[in-house]
Amino acid sequence: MTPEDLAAAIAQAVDQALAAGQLSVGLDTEVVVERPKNREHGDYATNTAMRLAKANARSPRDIAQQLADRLRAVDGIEAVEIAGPGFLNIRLAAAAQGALVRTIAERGSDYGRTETLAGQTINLEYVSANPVGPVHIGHARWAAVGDSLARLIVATGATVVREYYFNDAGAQIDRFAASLDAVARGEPIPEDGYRGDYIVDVAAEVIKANPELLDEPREKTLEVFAHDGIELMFTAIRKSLSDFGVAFDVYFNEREMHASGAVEATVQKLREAGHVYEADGAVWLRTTDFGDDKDRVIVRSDGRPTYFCADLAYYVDKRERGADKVVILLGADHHGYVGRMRSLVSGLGENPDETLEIIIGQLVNIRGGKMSKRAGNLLTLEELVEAIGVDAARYALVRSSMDTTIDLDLDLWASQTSDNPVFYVQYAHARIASLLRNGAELGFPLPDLADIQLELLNHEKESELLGALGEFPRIVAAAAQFRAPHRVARYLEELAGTYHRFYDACRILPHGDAEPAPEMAPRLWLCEATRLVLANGLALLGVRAPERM
RNA sequence: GCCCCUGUAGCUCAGGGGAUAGAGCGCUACCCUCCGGAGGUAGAAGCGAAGGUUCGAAUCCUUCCAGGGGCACCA
Repeated sequence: MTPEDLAAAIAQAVDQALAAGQLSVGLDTEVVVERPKNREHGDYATNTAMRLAKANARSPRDIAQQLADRLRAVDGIEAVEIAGPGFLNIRLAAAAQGALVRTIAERGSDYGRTETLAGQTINLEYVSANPVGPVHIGHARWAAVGDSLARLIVATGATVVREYYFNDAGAQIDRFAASLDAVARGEPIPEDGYRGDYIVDVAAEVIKANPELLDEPREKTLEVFAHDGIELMFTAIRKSLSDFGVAFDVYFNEREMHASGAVEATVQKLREAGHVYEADGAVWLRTTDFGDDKDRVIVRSDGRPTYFCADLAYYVDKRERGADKVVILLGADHHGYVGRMRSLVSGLGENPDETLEIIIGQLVNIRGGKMSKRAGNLLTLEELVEAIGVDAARYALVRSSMDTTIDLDLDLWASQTSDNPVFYVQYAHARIASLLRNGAELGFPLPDLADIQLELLNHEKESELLGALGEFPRIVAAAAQFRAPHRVARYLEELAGTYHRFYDACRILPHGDAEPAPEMAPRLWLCEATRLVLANGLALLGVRAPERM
């Protein structure tokens, strides 16, 4: 019996009580089933009776009593107790608990998937680093979190389009080209230009491909530097991300959008909606009508649209391509953008509460290692991966809530010890894989599921492990719904600990030549079920689940 | 000045209204005739402050204090 099955049974008990006239008002929300922290409170607990108390004007314990009587009759429920202010503490029969192993084994890599968000199409944009420099640590967090979030959303039944906005228009491109041009000519880089070793490398490559370039008029060289430089940067960016295990479904070109007239069309739409006025030679949108603190320019006095005008056109494009919801991951340094963008969307006559979700994440600081002491240049994604590896990097970046600023300790994440959380989780997986290999070699492969007696899994540590495994689908669903991949990481760490405690207390393979005890066959399957959940969870984070390490 | 995020154990962090607030590291004391000790057991130690809402608040609201980030006809 899974927690979901139990929740359904409780809901049914409520319905029966309603039908029997014991209750006059039902539940207005889903049944809440939780694992009590204290084992004496049973395998599961529900606050259903307390939630029903007020609307029915009855005492919670009184309602709990009636629900308990009905639940005791449910197959698989061994005991129901009323405790505290009106909790129902429920204990499952060992066989009902053990049956979870069969569920997990049968679903395999699908265990954890739900249909929670089925039917939705979500456009998820993240990273979108400008092609004027390498992917650095500031982007890496969104690469790790965004990719994991995409996997989570897929696991809850929704359709995801992973999107990268390739920002190849605007003033930063001009500054980038000017910087390359200056370096190539041996001139000082302009005040507002880009510095860094990569500028020198890119300039050299462009010159290599166009040996005569510097003989051309400056107008022409800037054009070539812009075009070829962006091309080179973009290739490098895609390679860094791909080496990091992150790929996108759509790489969207800003330049093409301008060329297609989509930006113009969006301005026209806003004009028709009546929120536009002209002042100081520029075109303004009256975003103050939608709660912004001041109006915003959408077309500059020189006739070029501003970046958020383009961003709005981009939003429209995503919606027209079928996105029910446009989700964008941004760093905290962009938080001022949220209100503006919401106002712009409102200006189009859409409801940003329903169609736009901008997730603001806090930034990443580096500690430890030699990288943190370097002046000037930011740590690049490539350097991060070189320092601690892809698994540790992804795990470290995805393990904290996005609301928390991360202080990344490179020495810790590079270490191959249990201090390092990613090793703790991967180790548990490798340990189980090794155990199953040993078992097969000793003549104890995983037996046929139909032949094992799952009710023998009645040891306290087995019960705790089963309980933890049963939580997985709800953890995944909540992580997707709250856009909080770190919950999966934290869960895996707990699961690894729960497994180690079980392992410490319960013998799985026989000693030497001894005959296997009857509970060993189901235990092997319990191990396999745990391994599957660890592997499925790590996959959602984009981290490998090693067979040995 | 205005806006956003954060403040939980010595350190790094979980905890999205429920029972006695958790984990890892560090510290103290333990467990190897035993399937991977990269493990486990036990212990000391905490919600920034003050109000409020609620049967019940680390969680929601208000104020204050402290730290971080932001407030362009740049992106």
